[in-house]
Amino acid sequence: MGRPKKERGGKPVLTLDHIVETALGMADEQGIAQLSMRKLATELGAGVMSLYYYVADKDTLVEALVDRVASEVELETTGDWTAAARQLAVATHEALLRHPWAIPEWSTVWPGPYRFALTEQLLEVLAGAQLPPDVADLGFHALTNHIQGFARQRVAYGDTQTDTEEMRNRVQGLLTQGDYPRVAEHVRYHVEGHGNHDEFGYVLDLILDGLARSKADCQQ
Amino acid sequence: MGRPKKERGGKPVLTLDHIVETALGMADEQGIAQLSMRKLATELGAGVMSLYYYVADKDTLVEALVDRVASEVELETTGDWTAAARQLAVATHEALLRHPWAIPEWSTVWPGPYRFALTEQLLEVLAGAQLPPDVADLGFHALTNHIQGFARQRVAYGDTQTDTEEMRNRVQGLLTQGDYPRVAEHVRYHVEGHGNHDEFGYVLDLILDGLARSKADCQQ
DNA sequence: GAGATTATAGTACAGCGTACGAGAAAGCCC
DNA sequence: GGGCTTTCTCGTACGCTGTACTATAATCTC
Repeated sequence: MGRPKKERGGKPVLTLDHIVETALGMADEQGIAQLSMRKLATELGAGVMSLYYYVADKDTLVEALVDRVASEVELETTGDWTAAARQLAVATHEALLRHPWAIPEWSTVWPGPYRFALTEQLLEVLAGAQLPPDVADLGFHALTNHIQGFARQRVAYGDTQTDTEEMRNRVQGLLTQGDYPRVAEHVRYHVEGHGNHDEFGYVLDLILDGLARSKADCQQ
Repeated sequence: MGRPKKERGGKPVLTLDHIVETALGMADEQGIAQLSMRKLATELGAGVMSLYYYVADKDTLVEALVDRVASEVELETTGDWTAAARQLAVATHEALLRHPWAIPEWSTVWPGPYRFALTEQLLEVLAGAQLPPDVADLGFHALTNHIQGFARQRVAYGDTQTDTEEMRNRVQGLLTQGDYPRVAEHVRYHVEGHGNHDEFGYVLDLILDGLARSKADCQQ
């Protein structure tokens, strides 16, 4: 049976891994909207249709890309359940910030194996916490929503390397024009860092503390 | 100055409102991925390029569409701040479920005036609650993340009219195959409703209760 | 050597957003 | 009325997209 070691006309050899890895790099650099099968093939030094031997669709390629991002999250944790949950949340947050294009896809695309394993792990950690079932459920959703929501926000408001000139102008306009004073106040609160620079971790701890307190309330 | 009452060859007359409304209907029916400028023009009985007199881009049209969805949220509220926040959250959630295609766009697209007004209103309500600043901030993000995250989930797991055959099969496979037992358990927990059919409202109340308790703790 | 399998790729097609420019209809001014 | 300008509509065309279909080379199996 023919191993993936074919050449034609001296062109390099393709692999699913190689394709995914190259696509990941391109998505990181230019955003996923700019990623096309043609550009990807050119980058790989291959013909467009060669990709379709390894990938059914562009959509399934994107699924694979998102799962590739999920694979970057370290599942091993240390300490009690709050520490473990914190580590998973932070690692996921960081992986998403490393690949901002993946944030909108994260919850849109059907999860791949790595993404499922990550979810499984977080649920396992929460199960180990012996929380009341409804609190565990709330906790899971609060954590995942925090991870995704916060990442989305940091990207939306330009708190990453992805920020454009136009985006900064829009935020600036929001702050200087008098409309929506509360919104402006809120944005300022975040921009100025209100004395705490690790906002993600700060709110994360509030959530975890709340969960721990719910458990304590229940047990006393 | 020529009012928008022109015809050429007996074609109907265009308006920005008419365009947005028709596009909204098409997006609701077929999803936003299926919405193209050509199809929209055909539906309107107009030429494609006529649209570009009213709309700069397809992107800005989508922004207008999302803001059109935001405009459906009733800003008037009754009762104390928890009741008011609840009303805003529920109304937003319902508007998003009415237009599932808007859920991924909601946090991706730059907000329009209606969306800003809605955010302003929620912040105003929270400001009226006299919460400590960090709690108010946490509350705002918890609420918006809950609204968006929950809507996303209901659509992702087929809990709407948008669910496809394939999606149900995937969920079914997840439940029957033995991989990811905790995930399966979690999905079952939600599918079976765990005795509470208004899950969104249930978790929403948990958040609001938590905020109210934080305030009480602070004042005593 | 013959034939099946594995892998690569060219061509072609339908669809997309939209730049450009032409042209019709109405308003305005004299 | 006649001319000029503004407002609005739209046909054509270009470059881009994903991918169906098909051909073809290289290798494995027998």
